[in-house]
Amino acid sequence: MADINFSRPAAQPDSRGAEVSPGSARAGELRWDIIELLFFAYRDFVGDADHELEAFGFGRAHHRVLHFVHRYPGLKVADLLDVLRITKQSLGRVLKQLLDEGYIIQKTGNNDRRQRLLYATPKGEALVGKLAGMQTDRINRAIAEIGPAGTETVRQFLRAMIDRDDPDKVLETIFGSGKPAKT
Amino acid sequence: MADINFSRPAAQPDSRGAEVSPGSARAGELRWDIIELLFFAYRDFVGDADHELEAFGFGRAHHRVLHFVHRYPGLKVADLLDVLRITKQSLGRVLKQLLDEGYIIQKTGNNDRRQRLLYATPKGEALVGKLAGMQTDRINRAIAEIGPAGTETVRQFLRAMIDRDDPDKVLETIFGSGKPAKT
DNA sequence: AAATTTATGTCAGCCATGTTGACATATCTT
DNA sequence: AAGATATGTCAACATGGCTGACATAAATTT
Repeated sequence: MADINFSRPAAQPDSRGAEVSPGSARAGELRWDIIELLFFAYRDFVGDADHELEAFGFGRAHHRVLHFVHRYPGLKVADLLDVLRITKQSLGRVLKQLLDEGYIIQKTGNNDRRQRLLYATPKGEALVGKLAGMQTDRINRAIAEIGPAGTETVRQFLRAMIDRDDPDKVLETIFGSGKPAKT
Repeated sequence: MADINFSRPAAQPDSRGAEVSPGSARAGELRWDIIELLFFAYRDFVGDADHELEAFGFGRAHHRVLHFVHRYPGLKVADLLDVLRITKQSLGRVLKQLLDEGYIIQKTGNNDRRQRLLYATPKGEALVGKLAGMQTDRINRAIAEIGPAGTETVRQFLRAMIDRDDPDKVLETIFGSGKPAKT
């Protein structure tokens, strides 16, 4: 009954003199709250799509590929590898399925015929749009509480959370080509 | 040279009349930008910890367990399962390692001697503190650009992104017991 | 007191998605 | 012609999800 546990987050951040060599933030300054909010927010954010993807026999990996191919039509395989930061073998597996099942098509590059430029098919657009719709609904509900100015603040915060050294082609586009990155 | 691809995100969201049955947000209203920012921000956010965890032979799963046990001392195994939304078999694997290697200890519940209440050891506190330090550094860098008022906006946004139906014990605590949830 | 339910642990095996290493092919560059 | 690059593929392995079955101890119910 008493439920002695769950006595709220530790009042004294590091009772036992632990927390040896903390990143660089000193004890007591740690952003525990935001760390947890990010965990839960992201979990539920991707959870929307995860559920729907099951019905298609796809997973999160397929979603990521389809998303970026849709958003950046003509993306090269090499660029996709950069963005997703996975190996070509991992990508190959999911990409093959998306190709076989007609969600994505490849076109041979005009300049460089070795390249395979990727495009979402109408079928692929439909799926990625449905998933984005669900995620947008969640974002819109959250945005309704903070207004347009707040939305810009959130955008600013999220952009500042992203590593900007060695940006891939997508990040270059997002950040308006601040850095040239590898060609 | 010409690099014909990467011609920026599709100007017309759904050229081919695709996007059948979008979530509920209509085409054109989709929050593509925020969806992508969340992806990249979260990737780099957890990337910090991932890198460090490798040196300990641990993965993201261990981090999550250690984090919540540290933050909510005396957490029951059942509560942890609720929070992480994984099966007890999956939890068992990583929890066993954390116990064996002395990052976490179990204490038998006082009221209910079937329960195993979990606590981080000083060793565990040290690791989780180090990881939180790195993540805090990143958050602080981002916060520096939006100020204290902006930080509150971000907190509000993230909270609103989280599902509030059927909250687990941790979310109950975070949201100040808005809902009683299951006892 | 006996029966049942609950909290936890554990064995065995499957699946998705990440990894490394090796190697093949076509095409572009030198 | 030789070498570098873009892509694909085979094989094997690791992590961390999953299901199903079953065991134990302790609490609760009958």
